[in-house]
Amino acid sequence: MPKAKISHSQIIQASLETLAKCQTLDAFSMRKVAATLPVDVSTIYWHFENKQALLQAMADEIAAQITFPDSRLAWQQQLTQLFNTIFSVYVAHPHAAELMLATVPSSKIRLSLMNHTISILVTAGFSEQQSSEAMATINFFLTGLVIHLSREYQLQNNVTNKQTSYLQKQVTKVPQITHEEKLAHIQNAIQEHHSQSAKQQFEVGLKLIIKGLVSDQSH
Amino acid sequence: MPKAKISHSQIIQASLETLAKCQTLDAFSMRKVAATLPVDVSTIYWHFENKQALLQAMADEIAAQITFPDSRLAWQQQLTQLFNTIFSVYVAHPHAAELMLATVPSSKIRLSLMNHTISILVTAGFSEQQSSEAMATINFFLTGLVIHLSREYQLQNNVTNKQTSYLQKQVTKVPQITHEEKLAHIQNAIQEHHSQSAKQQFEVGLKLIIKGLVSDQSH
DNA sequence: ACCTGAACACCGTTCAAGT
DNA sequence: ACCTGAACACCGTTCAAGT
Repeated sequence: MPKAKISHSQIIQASLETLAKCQTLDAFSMRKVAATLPVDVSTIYWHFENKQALLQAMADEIAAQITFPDSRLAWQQQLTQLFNTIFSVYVAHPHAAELMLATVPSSKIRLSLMNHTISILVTAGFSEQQSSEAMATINFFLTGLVIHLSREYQLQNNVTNKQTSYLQKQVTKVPQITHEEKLAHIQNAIQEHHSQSAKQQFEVGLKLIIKGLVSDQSH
Repeated sequence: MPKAKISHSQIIQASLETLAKCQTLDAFSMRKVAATLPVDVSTIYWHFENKQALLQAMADEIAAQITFPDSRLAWQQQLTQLFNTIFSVYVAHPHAAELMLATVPSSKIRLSLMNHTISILVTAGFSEQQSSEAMATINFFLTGLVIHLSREYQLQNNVTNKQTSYLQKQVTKVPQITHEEKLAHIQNAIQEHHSQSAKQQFEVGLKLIIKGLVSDQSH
């Protein structure tokens, strides 16, 4: 039994580092991962069935960093703490939200996390149905927001990359058209957007959904 | 001035038809579009700067089908009507939600739509900030939900395609692991999920967010 | 058991050259 | 003004062959 040149987890680590250097999830490739390792691309296919399998493993690795909230807190605070953790884990790993969206939550780790989120709400007195729907709503919102944020960041810290320069041109068009068409609300939104941190934006959205839940509870 | 073989809009139409036949947005390619047209791939690059530009045009074409709600209705009903329309337009066009996410809302049509959504809330008495945040929250939720739905549909109506078969295997894992790990809430969620239509799921989530807004308003 | 190299069927994009 | 063909630099994936 000869010693393996690389392990399962070494590939995952290299993959996450490679992804971090990519401008988009699309730009992430098996060949780029292999280039950072002392093996050929084809070797990765001995360790992982295909690219999707590697993506699933990467998503699980990231999800593993999410810790459960303190169960002694009130449900609102438990939810806030949990999603704050998820938020910071997603922000710490470039394209983490895209990865979660591109991937099926079929692992023990991800399903347990979802189950725990629902259980916080059920323990608070919500029905199973309400709880799972609220979990999905918050998840979709969070994922959408983080993807949006990472795009913005990407476009601002752009090194005049050929691929993203067209997208940058599109972003420049926004205030221009907004002005031409006199879309006053969008103008306001752009202003406020700049005066608020990503974390604040997230918190406001989360509070909105929690308020909806509270309102349901009191009826 | 020789007559053009194809027009701008013919390419967009062909693109939307091509996209409809693709299992994923990833599978959509310039070469596949060209294959359905009497021109070479390279010709598309005379009409569109690049693939991203074509995607933007496709997104705008879809967005153009979204009609504004009746302004005589109460704000809650206006929102519900508007997002119901968006929901059905997204569902009618395969991968529409992915397209919106992959694309910058930089066109007059998309920015006007966003502006109008905010204006409904501002007219109802919400602050500019609250209104634009609520708009973003609902948008993220809707996009996330529709993407989720189209994946599910895609996996169910799968013709044992090589590419999606791995994903299907992942989906099969979900109830299995859920059972092994005794994740009772996820089990419940799966059950309820099947008993509810996509539209119902969407409506429940939207109502939750609207309730959060109402609760804000009354304070 | 683990790895390589070459091959296959795809991509997006460019550009000289045609009409 | 509009289109073509060939080329370039990429992809994911497979598989006989090596150790």
